[in-house]
Amino acid sequence: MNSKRLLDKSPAGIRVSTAPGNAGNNNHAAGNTKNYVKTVGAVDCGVILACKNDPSSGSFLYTLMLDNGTSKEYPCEGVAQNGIALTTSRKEKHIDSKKTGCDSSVEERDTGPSGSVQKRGSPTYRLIVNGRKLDDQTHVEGRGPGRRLEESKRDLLLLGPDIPPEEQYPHTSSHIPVPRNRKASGHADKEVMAATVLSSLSTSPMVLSPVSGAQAAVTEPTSRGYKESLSASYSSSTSGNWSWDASDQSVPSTPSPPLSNDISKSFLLSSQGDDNIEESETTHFLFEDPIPRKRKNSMKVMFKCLWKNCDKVLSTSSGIQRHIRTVHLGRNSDSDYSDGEEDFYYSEIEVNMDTLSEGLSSLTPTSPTTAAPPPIFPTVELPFSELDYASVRGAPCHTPLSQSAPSTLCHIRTDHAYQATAPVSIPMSSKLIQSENGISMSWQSPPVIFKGLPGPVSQIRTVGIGEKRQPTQHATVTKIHTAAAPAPKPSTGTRKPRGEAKKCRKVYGMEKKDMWCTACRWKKACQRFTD
DNA sequence: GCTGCCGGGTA
DNA sequence: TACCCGGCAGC
Repeated sequence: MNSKRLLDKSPAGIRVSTAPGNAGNNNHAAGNTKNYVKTVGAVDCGVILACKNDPSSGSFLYTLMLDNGTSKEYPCEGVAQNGIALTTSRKEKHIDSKKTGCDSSVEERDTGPSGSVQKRGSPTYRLIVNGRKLDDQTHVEGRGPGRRLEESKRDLLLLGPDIPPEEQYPHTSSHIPVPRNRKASGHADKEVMAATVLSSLSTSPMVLSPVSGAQAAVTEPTSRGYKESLSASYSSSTSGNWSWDASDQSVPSTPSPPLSNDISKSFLLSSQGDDNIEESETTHFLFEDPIPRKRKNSMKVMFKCLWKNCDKVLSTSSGIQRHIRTVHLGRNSDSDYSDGEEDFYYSEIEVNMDTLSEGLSSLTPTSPTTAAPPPIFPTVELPFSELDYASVRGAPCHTPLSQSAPSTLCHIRTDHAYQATAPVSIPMSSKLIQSENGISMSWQSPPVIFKGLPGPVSQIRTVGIGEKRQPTQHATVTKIHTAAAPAPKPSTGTRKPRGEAKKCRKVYGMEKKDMWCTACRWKKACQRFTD
């Protein structure tokens, strides 16, 4: 299916973006999926001043204050017919904090049954972002420090389910100043604006003023941290989806912004996916109801390519866009030009990093006798995967130490770790990798354990990941297994052949079992008389 | 059947 | 992590 930008309308009137060959398949890792709908084309941008019901046409008329200072009326038939704009869905009681500014900014749309309808290029549909846009938030809070919190709350609830639209919108008809010199394009500008809006929202006197000084004191550093996080994740998409980008210097495994307060926590996290959590947390953000955070930092938003037969998952939106642009759309990878087409072909998924880590830990050897390369996710590409991390693979054995030394430094005995002898740990130097992208990453290589052998010293063998005891009788196997390769589970055929040496049982007999080596007593591979 | 030891369970 | 043991597989 080559048609692009498919925008299906569900029976409920919900527009969803559809990926080629993958329509409706939104069940991904954690089940939380966002599709991206990009609003393109010229749209009038401004602030809703009023919404009234036009009895003659049966539709709604929105009065919009445009950026140029003029006001305009727009019919909103489609929305009204679909009942979306004035829907009583709980979800629309609050401002969707993910909504961004004007123009061609990427707008994230829920594909769930309570999502909003939006038609590209239609100013009508620009109006129905829950009746408001992010601009509204700006102006709401921009109405001065004297504005009381309750008042703002009331404004935010103007779209409440029980209030007839005729009664809702006139409340909003008070003048809301609109910045007039706003640039109509430019991703960075929009992001700056979004960041400014969001950060100012969290620091707004409107939010802070009526509360106690203690709370204000708490909020202040929080907002500062939030600003920092905003700037740190500045490259994230304007849809509000926080993502870890290559330019983001934060630690990949802990992508969560530095949050210490529920306000900013819920605010940021609400942009990450799960609708229910988003709703509740956004609500709590608005009403400053400190609740225990529901989402753990381990949840990471990934971006999954929805192209047919392509399950590529990247950690950054830019990465997935680049992937789609180059691989599927056949565009020049060097070009930064993006018309937003890629946005339709990927979706956001949440990945529990804990689970991922568990999977990793099962992939990496847990035995202290094995040195492991840094973990590399088997199926998920972290940002550094976009770098040249081929050089990373196997790096532990290519440290300066090991380069200058014979490879035996990477060779380890694979005897069962039941030796009584104290092992000698030689931690390998931590590696600092500076990528061309400016990302530096380091890890501490697991120590290589050398053991004194009480018994006859046998050959030194090496072992790879998952390869605990290969039935190899000859020399060494290189330690540098490709770390990304899934650990080959040793089958029953890889069982170590029975050693020919006498074992403790045979030497000491059952009568002197206390003289056995511990491993023999535990029915483990004998350490004393190794082959 | 004996033996070595892997894999899993328990504290 | 130490300890223990069921059970598999080689001999």
